[in-house]
Order: sequence, then structure tokens, then C-alpha cells
Amino acid sequence: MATSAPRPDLLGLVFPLARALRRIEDDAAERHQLSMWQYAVLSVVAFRPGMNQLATAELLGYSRNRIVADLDLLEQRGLLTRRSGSDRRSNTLWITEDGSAVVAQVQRRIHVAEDELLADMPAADRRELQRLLASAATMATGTTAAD
Amino acid sequence: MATSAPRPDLLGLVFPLARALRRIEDDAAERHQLSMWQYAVLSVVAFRPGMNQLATAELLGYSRNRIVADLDLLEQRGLLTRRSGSDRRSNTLWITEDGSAVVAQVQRRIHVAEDELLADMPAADRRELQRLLASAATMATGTTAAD
DNA sequence: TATTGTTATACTCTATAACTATA
DNA sequence: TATAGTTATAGAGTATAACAATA
Repeated sequence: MATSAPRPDLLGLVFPLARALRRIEDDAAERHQLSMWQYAVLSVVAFRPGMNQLATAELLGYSRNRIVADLDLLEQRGLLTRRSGSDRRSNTLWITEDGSAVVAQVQRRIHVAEDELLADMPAADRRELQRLLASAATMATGTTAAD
Repeated sequence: MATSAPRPDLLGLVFPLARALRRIEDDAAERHQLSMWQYAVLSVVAFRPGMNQLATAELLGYSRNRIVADLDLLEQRGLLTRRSGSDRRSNTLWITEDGSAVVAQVQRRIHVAEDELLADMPAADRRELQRLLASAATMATGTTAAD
């Protein structure tokens, strides 16, 4: 009589993948002297320009405190700009041409590395995994932070 | 003509789920005054007893340095025991009855919380997500750390 | 009074190196 | 010489609180 396999904790399945993907993003961002979070912020600004700092941080599940220093660096490098809008307390964030180029380059490298990581997974499974992860992410946050 | 959606970074999909699952494990472990890693170590010892410290740490993608203090605490609480085997440099790790009970309790709570988190996902999708995550985890590590 | 951005501080986590005892 | 376990330390990452400017 075969005993059924014990139910695994989902984190035990997600964690190794998350760690590998984190490493991929770290490495790709580092080639442009960016941290993973700096790249993440920049890519949100690239795909959803015009939001203020707080909304950008919250979309990423990041902190309004920590985003400040990252934006300082990104702005200093000419990858984005801060503009004060009608509400003079808040800064809206706008991507620059250089910023767009950096996001595109980093993202290209990330996608190549992702494809290598999952090379042995059939394309249909990969699409299905992506769909299910997007669905789970929505349940985990109430909204999706993926662009 | 509709523009196709830009390809998302997989980390952007995995991260929110991983964070939610991490929080679930933190909370469940904390009820027994354990950290997530202490619970993870204990559960490896429960399901794969007799391994030494190094092998246990490596299975988790954890550090042989950091596992020491965790094992000190777990042993002190009577949740596991260290025994020196034939090679007197290495300690094999063994679960106790109390340890098994704690793992079972924490895991039960984790599974309840996971079910709540993914309550809106059809059961078939959840099984499929689990299967695909297990497959991806294997590719990310060369072996699966899930028990 | 509440909100956005900002800064400072303390705390946790993590990585690294070095030591010991065995082999 | 190499390995398992252990310890100490420095660095990175994170959370929290408080302040200024504006609403």
C-alpha cells in the first residue's frame, strides 16, 4: 500500500525559482551599475510614466522611503526625471530616452537568461506557468505589479 | 491594430506570490517562536532524518554557518537531536516526537493559509501551478528542496 | 489635520573569513 | 591537506520614526 506524498509547502516550490530569477535580475541590472530595485523602479517608470513616487513604490510593493535614494541616482544618471505637478507636494516620474534604452537592454538580457533557465520546459508549459503565476500574483496583492 | 503586451519579467510575477507565501510561513512559524528558516530546517529533518548539518543546509539552499545557531535553538527546545556518527566530525540530525508535532502543526496552518490565498483559483489550476513550479524549481537548482 | 517627499537611525539578515577537531 | 562544524565580524538590506512642505 503506497503512502501518498506529503503535501509540500508552496514556498518550498516558489523559493528556488524566485532565487534564481532574482539572481538573473541582479546580474542583468549590475551590468548597468543598477540594483535590482533601481531597475524595477526604472521599468515601472518606463511602462507607466507620470505616476508619483508613492504610487510607483506601492505598485512595486516597495517603500516610499527607500525609493528616494534610488530615484536620486536614476535622475542623476539622466535615466528619468522628476517633475512637480499641480499638487506641489508630489513628483511625477518620467522616463528619458537613455532610461528607455537601459530598460530595454536589461530586459533583453533578463529574457535571454530566463529562456536558458527554463530551456527544458515545453513552451506551452511556460505560457501556462506565466498565466498561473499572474493569476496567483493578483490574488496575493489585489493587483498585479507586472508590466 | 492592437500592440501586443510587452513580455513581463518572470520575477515580477513570482515576487508577489513569494512574498505572500513568505509572510504565511513567517506567521505560522512565529506562533511557535520559530523563524521561517528554523521551521524549514526542522521540516527537512522531519522528512529526511539522518542527514548531517551540511547536507541539510545545502538541500535548503541555506548556509552551513547560519544553520548552527538555528540547530542550537531547535535542539535546546527538544525538537531535534544531534548525534555524531562514525565520522566524528559530522552530526546527523534526528527529529523528536515534539519536533514532529510542531512541524505538523505549523504545516497545517500554512496549508490553510495557502488555501485561503488561492481560494479563487480552480483546484485544477492549483495542481497545475504546483506541478509547473516543482518542474521550474528543479531546473533552478538541479534538484528539488521541497519535501 | 492629512499627505508627499525626505532624512536619520536602529535592526535584521546575509556573506565572508577564520578557527577547531577530526579525517 | 581537506572537510564538518563553529564563531566572529563587517556589510547589505530593511523597517520605523520623525521632519518639512504642501494640501
